[in-house]
Amino acid sequence: MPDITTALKGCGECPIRHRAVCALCDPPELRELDAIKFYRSFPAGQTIVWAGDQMDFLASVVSGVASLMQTMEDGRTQMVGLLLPSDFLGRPGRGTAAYDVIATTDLVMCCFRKKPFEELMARTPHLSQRLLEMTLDELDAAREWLLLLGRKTAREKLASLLVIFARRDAALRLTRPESEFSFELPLTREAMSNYLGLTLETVSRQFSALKRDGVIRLEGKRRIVIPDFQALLAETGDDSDGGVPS
Amino acid sequence: MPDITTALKGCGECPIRHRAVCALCDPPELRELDAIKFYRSFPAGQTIVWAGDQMDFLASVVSGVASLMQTMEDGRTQMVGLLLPSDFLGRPGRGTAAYDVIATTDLVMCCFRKKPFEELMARTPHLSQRLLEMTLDELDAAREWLLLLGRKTAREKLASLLVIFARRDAALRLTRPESEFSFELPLTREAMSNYLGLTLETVSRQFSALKRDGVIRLEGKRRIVIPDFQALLAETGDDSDGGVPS
DNA sequence: CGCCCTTGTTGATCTCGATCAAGGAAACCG
DNA sequence: CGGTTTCCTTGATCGAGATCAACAAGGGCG
Repeated sequence: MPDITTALKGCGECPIRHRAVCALCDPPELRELDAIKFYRSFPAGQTIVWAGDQMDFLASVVSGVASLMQTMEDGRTQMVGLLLPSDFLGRPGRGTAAYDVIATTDLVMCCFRKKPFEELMARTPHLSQRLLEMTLDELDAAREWLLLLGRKTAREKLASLLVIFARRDAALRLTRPESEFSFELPLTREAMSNYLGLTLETVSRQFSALKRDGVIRLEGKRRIVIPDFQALLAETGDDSDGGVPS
Repeated sequence: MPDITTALKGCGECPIRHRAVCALCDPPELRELDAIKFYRSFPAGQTIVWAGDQMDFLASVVSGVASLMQTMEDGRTQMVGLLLPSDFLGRPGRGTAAYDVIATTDLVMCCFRKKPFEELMARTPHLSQRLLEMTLDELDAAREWLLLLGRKTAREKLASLLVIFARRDAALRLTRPESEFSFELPLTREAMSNYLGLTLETVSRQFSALKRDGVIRLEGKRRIVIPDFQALLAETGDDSDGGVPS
């Protein structure tokens, strides 16, 4: 609950921080969105919506991490969306959720009721253009993810995920990932295994291997230190120029 | 070259067929798009654009199949986009291609030069809304694909791909996939393996296994007969209600 | 027609990651 | 404070799919 206050403060105080908290609430749509937005927070582990449920709002992640999970009939699960701060949730023009949405950490979202949001969309070309841009970014991210799942080894997969975290973290701090860079892992080993298409045991073993080889250090179980970001990048198997040159 | 003529005829003659050939050329944008559209065709195997190349047009697939390919530094490749008739290629607001685009079969595309298309987008809210819808569909497809790559067995992967083909084929014929349904495979074993994150040997073995078990029959190497569509669906591992109930 | 070249099938073997199993460490709580 | 739970690590073994290799079937073309 204190998180909500923080988020609201962030929204009103500093344009830069604001940009980080709600990717949509930017001029000139800002004023109109303000009228219909509200904040919700969820504790870690809570399911926000179940696949197939009615979903009467759209939202943007303010702080924390949410994930979209897909389940097969025999119970196998795969993460199909990882929503970090500023990412968007929901599909305009659709009434029900296609995937389970889970708060992976404590989570605050900036929500918009579906009806007024869609009316605003119809009146505001800028809004759907912005949404198109964000969706295209998400599609690009999904395509990187396809390569990861289809062709990368377990070690490359984990290194790639750590790079994603490092870049997001650096973006929030308005720096670049530098030598001796450290951050908090926002996911459990199990959640990471669901992202990577592995078992949690394999994820754990790859952590140990990267640690053994000096690519990372662990402070406790959740804080990661990256002594040399380039060395980590080299472990991803990606083309040297691949991805966003964040 | 005769293909172009066919496509142009299709565009002018029958609204239903037209919808199938170019998903964008629909009223009321139709007239304005008509002015800037042109057709290009490519022989099977030809690379249309290389990743990183300048890309000064956007396009919609009229007939044939194109694929987006991503390559790792050591040569491993993964298909990250499969463009069937009516699918869209290109990203408004970006100058260079992010992936190799390859004509997997003989291909006809309806192209729009980037500049005029983007000007039209700015003037025509409907157009970016339509594009948003198509991009969201593609994102949903990518998320199904993530589940496939991350968690499905080789057999389930192949069955899932065959279902995708069957549904697309049925949609073009304006029927549903019924018992004793047959169609032409638009991809080589190698292209399928690049879609599925497998080797071509494994794909071939799974074809043999599905054939042995009576789930499919092969007429030659390219024509597939599905005696019982439900039986094929059961092999995908998906929730019974999963995906589009096409 | 015979040759090459692409595409697909099948077999033998190997390996990476899954599975099964045990135990450790930190947080939570009565 | 001990007991439970959650999260993580490590070991032993197994198996699905990769890899290496040989061959078959067309199809285009001189």
